[in-house]
Amino acid sequence: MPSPTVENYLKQILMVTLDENCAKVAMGKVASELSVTPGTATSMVKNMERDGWLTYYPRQGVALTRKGRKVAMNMLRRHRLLETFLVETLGFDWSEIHVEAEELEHAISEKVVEKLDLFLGRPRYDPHGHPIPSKGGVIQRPTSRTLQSCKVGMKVKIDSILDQESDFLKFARDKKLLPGKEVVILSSEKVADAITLRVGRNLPFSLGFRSAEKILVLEQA
Amino acid sequence: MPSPTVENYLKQILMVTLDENCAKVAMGKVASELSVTPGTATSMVKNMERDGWLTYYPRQGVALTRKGRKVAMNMLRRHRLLETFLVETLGFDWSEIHVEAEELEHAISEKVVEKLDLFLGRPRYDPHGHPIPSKGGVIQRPTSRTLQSCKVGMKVKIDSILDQESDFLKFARDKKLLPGKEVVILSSEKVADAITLRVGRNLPFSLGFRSAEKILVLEQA
DNA sequence: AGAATAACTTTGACGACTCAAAATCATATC
DNA sequence: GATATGATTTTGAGTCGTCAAAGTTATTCT
Repeated sequence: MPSPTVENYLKQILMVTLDENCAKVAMGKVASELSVTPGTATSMVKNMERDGWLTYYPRQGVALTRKGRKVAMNMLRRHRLLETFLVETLGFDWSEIHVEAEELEHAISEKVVEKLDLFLGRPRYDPHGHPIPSKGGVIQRPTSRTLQSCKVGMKVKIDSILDQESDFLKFARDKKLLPGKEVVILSSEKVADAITLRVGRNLPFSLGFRSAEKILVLEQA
Repeated sequence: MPSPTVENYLKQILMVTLDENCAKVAMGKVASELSVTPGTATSMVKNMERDGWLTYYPRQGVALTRKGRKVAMNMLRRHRLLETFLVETLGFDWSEIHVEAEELEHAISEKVVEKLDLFLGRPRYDPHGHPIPSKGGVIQRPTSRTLQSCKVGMKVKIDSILDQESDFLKFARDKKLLPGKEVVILSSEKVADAITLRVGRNLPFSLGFRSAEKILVLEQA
């Protein structure tokens, strides 16, 4: 069984793998992600290879083994379920939950995870909009949803624009709102009927809900 | 700030102190309580003295300092709140919660403890009937309550018998149901309108709710 | 290419916690 | 009071995760 530290390494490596969408994770990344010195990361990673959690390609990086990936997925599941619980049930704010979940995810037993999942109604997404891996460690394939349905803080990738009107398309092109682009949701106010977002590194701008409905996006990881 | 290990030592020492009702806890007790070898306990305890958690009287035992007691009380609070949560909210059974809470109590932050307390409606007793220490680390002074109000598994001490009818008193004497005696609640069925209990090491017997109301008991610890 | 720089690895050390086994002390027994 | 018994402490060693700093190797830039 992995120690809490190993669990952390695994989860963090998985998260980088997912959002860089690339097999090997560089050692520098591992170190910074876990806030340890590069030397620590190297020695830790060697032990983890010895224990079969990952494969280590010296001077290139690491990749999770199946065994490691399974545990990592499970950690992600725990983390996201806990975040959901903290927000939905205990009424925490959005911004404070990450650190809390980070601690709890190592202490919670499998049994409690399941009961919690049940209690929460088997949610598919956490409060940030990230998909919650299933018990088996399978992550929901990111399905497209409308931009309008996204929650604040989500990072999504444009899948397609439904509207065919050239005015709208021109506007979209102006704003670089094109398939494949990464978008961050900065705000989403029901009362104001508008969402503010930023495409890549460009200037943020707003869109009415009506328009936001016409844009399909994919979850990021 | 205490490490999880120190927290465990503190909590365990407090619990022994409470239920033996004596100032110093013997090293052997400390070791067995924490499932470590005596040597380990000794060296740990020395470090804890260095850090001001307790005072160590060589070859006699240890006693918590005010600082140590405060932390220990807080651990007890966490533990009991978590047990309550596991039973009330997640629907765990009675028998499985201890181990779970034991892990979680170290991972849960003060903020979460407070939210949880609120969510649970600031309960005063945990599912075993043990009082939950307050935020400030004060434990409810055991107040007398009726035997009828006790939960299954509780260990209480008879305070007094309200009924003065000699028939009932004779029965009580027969069963050794006398002030000062220790009693364990074996079952308490609303539908059957009866509770079963055992006095000391005697044979268990049952009492109707009507009769149980006449018996005042004190919480143990 | 050659030099500067960035990324990574090695080395030696440390703190926290633990064990096993030997040494010491305290107590109960005869 | 001497001795056996049991409780406690000491000693020496090991694991895990960490750091700082020195040593390598790759990469990038003239």
